[in-house]
Amino acid sequence: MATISDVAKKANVSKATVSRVLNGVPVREENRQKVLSAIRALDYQPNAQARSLTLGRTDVVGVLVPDMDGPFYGAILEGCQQALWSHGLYMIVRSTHHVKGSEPNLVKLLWEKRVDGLIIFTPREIKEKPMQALVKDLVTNNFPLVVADGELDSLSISGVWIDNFEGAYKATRHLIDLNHPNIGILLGPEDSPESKLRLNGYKRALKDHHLPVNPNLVAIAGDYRSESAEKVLPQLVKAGATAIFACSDELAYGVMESCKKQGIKIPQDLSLIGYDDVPFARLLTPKLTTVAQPLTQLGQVAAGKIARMINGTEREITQITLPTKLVVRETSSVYHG
Amino acid sequence: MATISDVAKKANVSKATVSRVLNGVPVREENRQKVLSAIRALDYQPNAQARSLTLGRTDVVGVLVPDMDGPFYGAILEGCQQALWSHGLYMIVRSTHHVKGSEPNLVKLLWEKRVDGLIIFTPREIKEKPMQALVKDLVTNNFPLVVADGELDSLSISGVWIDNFEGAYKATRHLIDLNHPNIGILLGPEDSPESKLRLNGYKRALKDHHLPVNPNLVAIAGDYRSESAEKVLPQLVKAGATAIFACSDELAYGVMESCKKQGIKIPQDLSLIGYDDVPFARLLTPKLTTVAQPLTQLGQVAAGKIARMINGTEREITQITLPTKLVVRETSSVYHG
DNA sequence: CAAGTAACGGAAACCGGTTTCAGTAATCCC
DNA sequence: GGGATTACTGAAACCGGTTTCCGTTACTTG
Repeated sequence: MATISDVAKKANVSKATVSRVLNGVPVREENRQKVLSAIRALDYQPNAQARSLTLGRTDVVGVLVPDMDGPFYGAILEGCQQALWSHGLYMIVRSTHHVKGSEPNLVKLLWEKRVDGLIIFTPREIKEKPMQALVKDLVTNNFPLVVADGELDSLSISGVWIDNFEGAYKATRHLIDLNHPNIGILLGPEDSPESKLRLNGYKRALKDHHLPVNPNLVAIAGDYRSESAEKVLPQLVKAGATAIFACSDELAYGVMESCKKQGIKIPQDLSLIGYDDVPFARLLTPKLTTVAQPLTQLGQVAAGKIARMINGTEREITQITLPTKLVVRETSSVYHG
Repeated sequence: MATISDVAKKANVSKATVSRVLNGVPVREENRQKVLSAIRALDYQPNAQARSLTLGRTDVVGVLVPDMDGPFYGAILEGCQQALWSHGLYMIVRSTHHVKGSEPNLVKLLWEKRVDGLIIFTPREIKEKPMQALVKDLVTNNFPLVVADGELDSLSISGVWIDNFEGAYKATRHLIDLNHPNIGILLGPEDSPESKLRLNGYKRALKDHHLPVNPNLVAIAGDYRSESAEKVLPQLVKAGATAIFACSDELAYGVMESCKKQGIKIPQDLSLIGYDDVPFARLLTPKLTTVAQPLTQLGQVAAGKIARMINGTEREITQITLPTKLVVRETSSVYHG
């Protein structure tokens, strides 16, 4: 493996001149050519590590995600990677694999690897002591840090989110627009951040349209599995739901299956909206109306932000919320008294 | 940010001694303690770049995938990341985004980043000139390289695959065991490597059990979308198929939908097997029998291999094929004359 | 107690780049 | 033709670690 000194020797110039040629600093044309041909002859590649050492940057961004095998973070990482590369940045990825207590360790490891910046997706422990301390440290050293899809509270960190409130609001309002009098919501985990926000969006939509909030129409599945939906569906049916907003496509699917068994026709007897717009949502019969989350865009925006923080274009701390998109398909229709 | 010299000064020892403490080289206990407390006091983190420079390694592995947002590579990368980390290695990921001609560039970029090794998943251009030359270069320099899910032909590279032949064979034999006389196969893209292997597996299973191969029972959807399945299903029905092995779950889903419309009952009138075992396969009604690919394991095995190549434990070039798992659910049942 | 040996630790070289600084050569202008 | 200005270039310092090499000290041992 040739080094810059080899090139210099072969071209009969100093290392400095080679370096200048490499970095586009003006050099006498004759020398430039000598250097370039030496580079070609030796198949020289500059050593990125040596470069990092002097320049004090690695052109690598650390990315922490809870998992990569689920339906979400693949798309997010794809967006990240694209946007980072458009700024000449590489991406080191680590997943916590949902292991409790691993977040601070992984953040520390990435940071020790001297990444130029760090994106943390969906931190679950950002409110806990060790993570708090660590994050505060990074922020005071004004190290480029972006948190995506996390609860920041009073922390002054740059953040990006997909708007859960707005997603739920849109879904609910769509059902209101279709004249539904009794709109139920089927939540996943009881007190996850997104559940709270979606519940608020749902309630707000009802209030804004002067509809009552009926506690019996608020059901909690506890998780996002279709089986859980089947368990709590009776509650909503008993409460007279004419439409249901399920907080994941899988929950919605559970509702569809359960309804099929009980002879409830969708959308004739019951309108249904899912959340996420996973690939199979458009495959179901009837095709599922759902709220699409801009996952790839989330990754892109977070990555773009960190890139600008790294190159110094963006100095203020900002927080961005991305809108969802309601994808109307076949499971939602007008309510006829 | 404190450096090793700062620590040395504070502890009243030389840089060398600090380095020794850091790397576990024996040092007088008294000095060890002085160094350790200096490290703590200054919150010292060794500079990974400087370390890489002298040591000549980065502890980073480059990983190239075609995409991350599809249903496969997320799980694969998760496996990769786990296995790499268990060897203290980090992972830089790049996706080609299926862009034609990008593979050699991306490999070169990763390699210039001085990664310690490279895993290429599903290379599509490995047989083309630029990629060939590049790969040959890497191999002759015996740079740690693992290709996963790619066609190696005569290239002597370490490789890992999921056994497409065996997966198709298993699926077909399962249907044979269920007494099906007319087993059809529904292929995706006409001449993709995996299609060829699966078709071979299918044919071999039939031959091994003394059943004829009927060309009319071999249908080509052209891609893996459910709509395509619906288009070619009539061909298989007309040819008298009593069972169909579809080469993706989405194709299988298309078959299910189409059959529903035509009043063909699954599994009573027609048995069906999918491929991939995507999450919604177990949600369908009836639940889809399918061939599960060990994606996470593929990532783990490839990563384990590269890790051993890097630390010198594994010197020979080896090729590993991973078996699939037939997941029998409800869409396949015994054929009754 | 002197000589030999083992255990430590510091100075300096090195990894492969970038950048400063000063010197040289070329150009300009009168 | 000579002095001032400008354009390049090379030597050397530097980034922050690791490692070699050698001198010092402490410990054995006869």
